[in-house]
Amino acid sequence: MNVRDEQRQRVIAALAEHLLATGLSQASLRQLAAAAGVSDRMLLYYFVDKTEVLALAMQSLAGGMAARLEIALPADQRLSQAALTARAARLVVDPAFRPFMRLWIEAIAAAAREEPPFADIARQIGEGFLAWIEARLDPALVPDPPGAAATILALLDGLALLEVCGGEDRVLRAVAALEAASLG
Amino acid sequence: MNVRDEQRQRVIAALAEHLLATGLSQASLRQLAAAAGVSDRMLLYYFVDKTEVLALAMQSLAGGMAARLEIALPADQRLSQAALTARAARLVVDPAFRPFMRLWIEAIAAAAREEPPFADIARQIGEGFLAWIEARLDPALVPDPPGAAATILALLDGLALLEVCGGEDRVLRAVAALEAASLG
DNA sequence: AACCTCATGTAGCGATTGCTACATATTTAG
DNA sequence: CTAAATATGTAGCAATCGCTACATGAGGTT
Repeated sequence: MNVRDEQRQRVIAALAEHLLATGLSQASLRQLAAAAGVSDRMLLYYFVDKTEVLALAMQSLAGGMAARLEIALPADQRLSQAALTARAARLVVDPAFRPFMRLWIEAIAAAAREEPPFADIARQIGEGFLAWIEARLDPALVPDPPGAAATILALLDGLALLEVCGGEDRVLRAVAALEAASLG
Repeated sequence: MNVRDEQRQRVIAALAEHLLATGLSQASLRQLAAAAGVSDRMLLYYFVDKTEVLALAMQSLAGGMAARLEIALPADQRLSQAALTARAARLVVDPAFRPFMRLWIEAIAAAAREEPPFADIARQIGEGFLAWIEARLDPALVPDPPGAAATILALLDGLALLEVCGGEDRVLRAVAALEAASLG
């Protein structure tokens, strides 16, 4: 295989990890290059743009996230809105998922600012989340699956925001309240 | 009064409007100065820092937002969780509030990145929101007011995220679903 | 008139940004 | 073996960033 293509794979994998660990604030070309163990010059040899680098790294992360979500909550089990909300909330505040959720917030904020490539990326990942949620709602129990899915996604994303502006204890209290509501 | 203090007030008011209109992406010192109709040199004469400028402008916005929220949904009326959720959601997606919610997202993302002054600002405004919500929950109907308030805040913030990554129609569908649930 | 504080403009510094021009090394092909 | 293609390093450009040094004007005090 081309050296170039090998490097592209390697670099994107490294950058996905780096973004997860440090967020979008440490994402200048030089910082990304250092994190990937290459020179900034070579980063722009492997990829056309900084936006291509970020787009590929984010897509890689989204793919990994989606795979882990599929495993964590298989689609063969259809739930009520309250039950799925509680299950998914517990999942999303798990330490294994939190770095992604934090990055996810930053990506949406960048999208709100219309920074390429985040406008496209955010829409794309958002669609994926919505599909994941809707595929786990029991149509017999949920009168309006698209509306319910949108509500659930808003709540899950909101939990990530809440962690930043309210602290972890508030998030855990919210999740506990959701679980209590889903039992009652 | 001091010319300086007059200018401080005037400039902060202008910058609050500017931030609402353009978000944090157009918030370099020179851009802020231009929006306020002063030179960047004078901006740093009136205020010590860029962070002070942003902190004051954000606090001004938060104050205005709080006042409008107080009027829009008076605290003398205590509601169930579902009812308050639906009412507040309808409020928050109103065009009059949306610019603030969008800016609010950017502020939280900046806080996640630990950019001063947003770490403090976001916590402070978040506390205000939580207090506003809890003051409108009927303790007789809500078993766990702090948990419920945290849940509601997460959902409201999440609606703003959803608008960015899923479009306005999804947000409206979510709000409609919340209203339907609050009636049923 | 002399002075002194407040207010404002001009100019620029050092750092960082994304990106590129140019030269050189290394590999591959004819 | 030579020549072309691929790969990599060095250096730097133009723009923007937050911020500051310096000079100058304006207005009040003594």
